[in-house]
Amino acid sequence: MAKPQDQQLVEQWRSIQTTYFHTAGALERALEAKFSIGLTEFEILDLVAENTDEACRMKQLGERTPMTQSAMSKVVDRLDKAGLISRHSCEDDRRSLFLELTDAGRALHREAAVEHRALLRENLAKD
Amino acid sequence: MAKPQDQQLVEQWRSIQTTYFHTAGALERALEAKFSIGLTEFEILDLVAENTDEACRMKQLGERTPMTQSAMSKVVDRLDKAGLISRHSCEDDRRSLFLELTDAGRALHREAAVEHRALLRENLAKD
DNA sequence: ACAACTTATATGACGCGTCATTGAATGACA
DNA sequence: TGTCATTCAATGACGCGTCATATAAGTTGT
Repeated sequence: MAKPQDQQLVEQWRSIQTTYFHTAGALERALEAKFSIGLTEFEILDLVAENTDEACRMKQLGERTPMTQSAMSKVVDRLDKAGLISRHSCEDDRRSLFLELTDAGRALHREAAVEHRALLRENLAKD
Repeated sequence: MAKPQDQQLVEQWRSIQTTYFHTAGALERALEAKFSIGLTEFEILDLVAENTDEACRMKQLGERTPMTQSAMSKVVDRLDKAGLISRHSCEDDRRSLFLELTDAGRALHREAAVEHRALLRENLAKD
C-alpha cells in the first residue's frame, strides 16, 4: 500500500527531525550548563555578532532565522534583561530597533561560539 | 577570525533548522486545519499504523522518535481522549501498554497520510 | 519472602514559542 | 492636512515539551 517513494520521503523527514532534535538538544544543554543561555539566545547573539559592519535592525535579523517575529521579540527581551544586548531606537524610523552586543554579550558570545561550533562538528559530521 | 570550516558548519546547521521549521510548520498547520490534530499526534498515529504485524508497546515507539518519554505519554493521552487510539495494558508485564488504532484513528490516518506525504514532497524536494 | 534496585508510564511545575491583538510610527494620497 | 492603510515591535492567552518526580510493576539476591 505504501509507495516506496513516499516511504523514502518519510525516512528523509525522520532523519532531519532526528538530527535536528539531537543537535538542538545537545547545544541547548551545553549552552545552558556552561553559559546559562538558551540556544535561541545564542543564535541571536551569533546573528548580531556577524553584522559588525552594518547597524542591525530586528527586522533584518528576522529574515535570517525561521523564528517568529514574536519569538524574536521575546528572545531579545531576555538578552536585554541579561545585559548581553542593547536596544537603541533608530532616529530615521522610530518603529525600528537597532541591536548591539554589550561588552558582556560580546565576551560571552566569543566563548560560547567555540562550544557551539565544536558541538556542531560532533553532531553534523557525516562520518 | 571565523574559520571557513566553522562558517560552513554553521550554514549547514541553519539550513537544517530552516527546512525543519518550514516543513514542520507547514505540516502542523495543514493537519490542524484539515484534521484537527497536531503534527506529533499524526506522527504517533503514523508509527502505530506501521506496526500492523507486531503488538506495539509505547516503549518501542519511543525508540523510533526523538520524542521524550514524557512527550510520548502526553501525546498518546491526547490521542486516546480524541478516540483515535486505544491503550491496552499487557498481561505479561502490567507496566507496559499496547497501543492500537481505533477505526476512527485508522480512517483519519489514511486521509492525513496523503496530505502529509504531499507536503513532504513539496518541502523536501531537492529541486 | 523481603529489601533494594530497575523499568514502564504518568503527572505537575515551568519555560518557551505561537497566534492574535495592540500601540505606535510612517506612508500614501486626495 | 486629514484619513486610511501599512509596518515594526511588544504583549497576553494558550498549548506543548521538558525536567524532575511519582506510581506501580517487575527483578535480583539473600
